[in-house]
Amino acid sequence: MPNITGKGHCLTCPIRYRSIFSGLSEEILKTDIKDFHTSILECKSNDVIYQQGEPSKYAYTLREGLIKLTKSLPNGRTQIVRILKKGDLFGFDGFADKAYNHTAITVSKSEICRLPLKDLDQLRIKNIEINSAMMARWLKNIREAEDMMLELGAKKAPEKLASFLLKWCEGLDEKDWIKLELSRREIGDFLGLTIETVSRFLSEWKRLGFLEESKGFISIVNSEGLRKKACSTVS
Amino acid sequence: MPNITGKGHCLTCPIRYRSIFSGLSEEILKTDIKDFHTSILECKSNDVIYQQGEPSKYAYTLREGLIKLTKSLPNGRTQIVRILKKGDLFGFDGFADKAYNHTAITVSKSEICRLPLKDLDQLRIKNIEINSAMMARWLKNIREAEDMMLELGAKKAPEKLASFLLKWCEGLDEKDWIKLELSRREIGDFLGLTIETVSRFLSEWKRLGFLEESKGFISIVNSEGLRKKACSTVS
DNA sequence: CGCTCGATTGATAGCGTTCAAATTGTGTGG
DNA sequence: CCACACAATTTGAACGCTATCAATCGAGCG
Repeated sequence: MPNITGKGHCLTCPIRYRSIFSGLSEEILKTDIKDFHTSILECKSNDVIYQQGEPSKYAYTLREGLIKLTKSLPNGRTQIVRILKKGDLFGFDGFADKAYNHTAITVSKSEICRLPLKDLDQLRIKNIEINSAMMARWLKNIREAEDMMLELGAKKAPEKLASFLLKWCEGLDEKDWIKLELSRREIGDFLGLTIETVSRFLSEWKRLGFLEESKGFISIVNSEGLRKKACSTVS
Repeated sequence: MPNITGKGHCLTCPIRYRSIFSGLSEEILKTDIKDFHTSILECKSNDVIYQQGEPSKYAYTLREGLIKLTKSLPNGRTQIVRILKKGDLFGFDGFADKAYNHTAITVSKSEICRLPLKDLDQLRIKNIEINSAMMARWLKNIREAEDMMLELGAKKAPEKLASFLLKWCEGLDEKDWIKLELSRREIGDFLGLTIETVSRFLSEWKRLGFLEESKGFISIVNSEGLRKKACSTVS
């Protein structure tokens, strides 16, 4: 269960410059957003923020932590449809008068800003910067979803896993370490694979010296080797 | 190669009420859209409208026909990421200052309205209805992409194919016939399967009397049977 | 220390691909 | 309208990848 710990203030928000409000002047933050009924949610790992099918009354911005958006089949098989990082906006299905189309669950301890969609919609209508900022995010979501469909539909297991790792470590130098926040099951649910398949290839690549892992952190030692497995143009 | 056959007029557009302009009054159509540099493209089957990676200068509305949006791996494996029907808007990556993220190809003889993104963007900024109409479409695109990721990542071959068929025939009564515009290869590229796998299950279900096919048209005879294969809550 | 849960590893099975050949369907020109 | 060529689909057989089932290992924790 998430804990509501306060109202939150855009002016002092730690991730304001990553949020949809990053383009707004302080004047507007002081006037237009003053009356927002925002709340800050403190969540531990595995908290459910909302469930697929619930009426969508709030949008959310992730301030800290990691969140997975999932969909499930009646038989329990689960697909992670998106992984959210700091600054990401989610839960906006209500803008189209729809219930949430997926379930949102924290992957780690997280801090979330909750915005009533009604408030955000008013702001959207009167403020073109907000409008454009949200639009840019949705278009990015669509592009990333398209990329993901290629991963899921056209790639084989090792290709999926290798491109996932390269993306996860994007921007890092070889030998840098980064926390692999996801469990084997979550990686599998994201890539459409089983725990065992994920584990097998990770083990193999550790044996081959492509990759190191320790205490939940990973480091890509030989990114060229992984890239050959990945079957893609990810640089 | 698409053929440019004219400028097109919103007031007389055959699919205006399915387009993003459906909410606009005739006044606005007469004033704001008057200066749009629209073009009508007449395409035969398999025409390429744009290619992934090209700068995105135009958005398009499909007036008639069918279009597939595809992405490919370096080795040639292809994924269809979206199938467009009459009234659908596509090619808007340029709104986010991005190149096209996929390739758009006609599946059948089609008629397309081409709009310069610059024009559309101006209209978006000054007209909240257009803005909202486009937003609603993008949000729908995101939801459908999420649904598709579940199909691709969590379902087995017969489940994918059965839900595809049910969706294709949505709204029809049993015994109604509908054109199955896609080839076996295209169905496969959409569902992440091979031609042969698609063909095998279709044959099996025809043998079992779930389905009939003739001259490119299909009819679901036993939708309950298919639904059991589909492993989903599609009604 | 022993419990629990996640990860690893092995063995096996089966699903879907691949390769190949046969068949059907479609469009073209005579 | 038919004959032909070519493309799409179907069908068969065999392989290989990934899932499944099962056992073991290891880390974290009370």
